[in-house]
Amino acid sequence: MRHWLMKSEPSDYSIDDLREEGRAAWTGVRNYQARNLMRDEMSVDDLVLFYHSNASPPGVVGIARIASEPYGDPTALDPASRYYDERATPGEPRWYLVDVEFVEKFPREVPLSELKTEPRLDGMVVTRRSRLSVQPVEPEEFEVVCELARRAE
DNA sequence: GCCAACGTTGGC
DNA sequence: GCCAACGTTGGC
Repeated sequence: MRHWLMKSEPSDYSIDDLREEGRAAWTGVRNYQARNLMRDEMSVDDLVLFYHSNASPPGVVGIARIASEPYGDPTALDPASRYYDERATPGEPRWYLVDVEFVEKFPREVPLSELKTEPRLDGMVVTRRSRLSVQPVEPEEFEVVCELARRAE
């Protein structure tokens, strides 16, 4: 099983939104690297660090799980959507996504500033100033983040 | 709101 | 295929 980090702006879709709905289609990814990870590398039941970007503070707020095989992003076909892409067709969706389901909200957020000061996370993609909205996470890194989330400040 | 990083587009 | 121009992300 692999591990991932997926970013969402909480004003757009937060961990609380996912907790309420239980499950969500990860629509709107329009970056090829992120798309390829979802389309080619993810498997059902992989675990995901749910990250709030453009937040104050930004950081990891909980865990989700990959809940579907990849499929074409329907928002790319919808002219009314902000994610519409006229190059997408039902036969050639161009953009892919997976469903994610809620697993847990951490007792406290682990802010990016803390990820950056934890030596065991020096190699983590998110601390290396990557703008990728879907990133691979090493199993050890995943465990460290969970440990930080359960450690009282 | 600023701006650095960096991905994408399109002319050539 | 190169690369300049442009657009977006996202921390601060």
